[in-house]
Amino acid sequence: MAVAKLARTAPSPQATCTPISCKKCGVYQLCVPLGVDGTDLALLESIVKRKEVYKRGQVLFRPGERFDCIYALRSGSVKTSVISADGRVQIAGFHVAGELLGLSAYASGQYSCEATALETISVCKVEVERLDQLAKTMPSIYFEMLKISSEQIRRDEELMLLLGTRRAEERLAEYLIGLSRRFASRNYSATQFRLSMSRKDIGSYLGMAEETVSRILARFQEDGCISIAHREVHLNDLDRLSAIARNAGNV
Amino acid sequence: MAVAKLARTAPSPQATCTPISCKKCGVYQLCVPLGVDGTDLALLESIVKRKEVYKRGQVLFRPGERFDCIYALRSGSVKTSVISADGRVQIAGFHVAGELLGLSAYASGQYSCEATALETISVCKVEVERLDQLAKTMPSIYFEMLKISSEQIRRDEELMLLLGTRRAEERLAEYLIGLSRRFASRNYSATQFRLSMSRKDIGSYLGMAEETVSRILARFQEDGCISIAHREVHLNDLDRLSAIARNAGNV
DNA sequence: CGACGGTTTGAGCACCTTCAAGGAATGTGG
DNA sequence: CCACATTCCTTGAAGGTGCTCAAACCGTCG
Repeated sequence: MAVAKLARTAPSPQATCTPISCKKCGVYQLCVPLGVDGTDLALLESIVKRKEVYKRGQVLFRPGERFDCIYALRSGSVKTSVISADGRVQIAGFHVAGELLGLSAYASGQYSCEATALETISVCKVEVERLDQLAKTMPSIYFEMLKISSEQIRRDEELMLLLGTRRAEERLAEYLIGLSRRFASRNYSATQFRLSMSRKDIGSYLGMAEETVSRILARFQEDGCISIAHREVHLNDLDRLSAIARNAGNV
Repeated sequence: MAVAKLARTAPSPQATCTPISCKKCGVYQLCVPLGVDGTDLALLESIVKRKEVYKRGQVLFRPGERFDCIYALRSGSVKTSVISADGRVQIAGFHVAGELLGLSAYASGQYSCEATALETISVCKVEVERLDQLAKTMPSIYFEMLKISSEQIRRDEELMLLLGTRRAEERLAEYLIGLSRRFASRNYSATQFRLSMSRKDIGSYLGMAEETVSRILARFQEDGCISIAHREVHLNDLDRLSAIARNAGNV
């Protein structure tokens, strides 16, 4: 498989890579299961615009804008947020390299949420129009996107469970564990990483005030299960964190 | 279009109707945009199992079960819930006639949530395997399902916004308004309807205790903006409810 | 260096939960 | 059809979690 070969030539996170070949790019997630061969590969590359870079705070898309591109995140992290009529903000998701953004716009043709870079990021933009055209000859593209969407729904269900049934302390413990798993699955350290979100964003994501985030992180540190300075976290005791998340006060 | 014609022959909610033709059935939502003609129609009917009936409290599918069918709800209502490891339950959604259930299982091949009938319901079961086969000759099926999924994601984002940023009173007002809109869009009364969920389920859906639901509903009634007896609700003042949902105490 | 955003910490209080108990409605079995 | 069991709903009282407001600290960036 051409793609696999290409992937092998550029597997490291830092290396430059074509949109299709890079394992850390969401387009890979979309294309590899299709079993693309040499010809198709050229096709696929034709729909992927050259990568773009956004700086911290820049917005990829806003609610109401015409849905013209799907964004495949190659590096860095992005938050997506929904905003109510009266201006309250809920962070709906937090995305890292290898994930696709903008899919929820398919139904209405407009983006429903806002996507903001949390640090300098690099994305591949995939034009929906050309993707739709391509899908005529390669229908399985929609199937792969359907699977990705369905995965998103599953994650959303999890977040709802978190927001609806857990106390602040449990939510935050769960959040840290989730980050840990996510980093681990991408071959980064599971116990030491950098929070790219501010306390305020974490609070918004988890449905609590930023002060509460601060206080609970401090409490975790007193307990010894984490060490935290600025945005650098070290998880000292994952079991204990899990126990807290499960509301089992002591291990 | 054959489908449209069929639909016209059986438009009333009470009339018996084929799975494909019935406007109140989710399969319709899936098939009509495909522009199915006579031949395709036969194809489509071939994948839809004869309707099944579930009674109140019966479970359509559970987390972990093999994903073999998509359920199109023809009548009645269904709740979907997710359950955490320690047994806490979050109602993730509430579905009425015309909606599809089970799509979030596509990614993993297993259902991720539990679907329970809230009253006697009638569903069409669509076998995934046969749907996948059919999609080979009619690829747009996946596109339509992708759109439906993306709509689901949008709704989930809304619920997260509700759970994360609103106070109990606002959430409940929003919930009633949402129900009202949903009924209105299906040509039922927008101001008078029956709650098919228990107070407990509503509470779980909105992330609050059932007692809180009771108390706030009573407060709404005192204020005069709703009348409620048992599960029969009448919305007397939708504007006022909207104002409450927006945290604008007085109209 | 000064300004600014992000973070921490404190105090008081509001909202909502928990626990408890009684009443209404629904369903079940005799 | 009635008696009983069960679930659902309501209401009260007490207490805690987490919010708001406020102020100070820190790190970063121009």
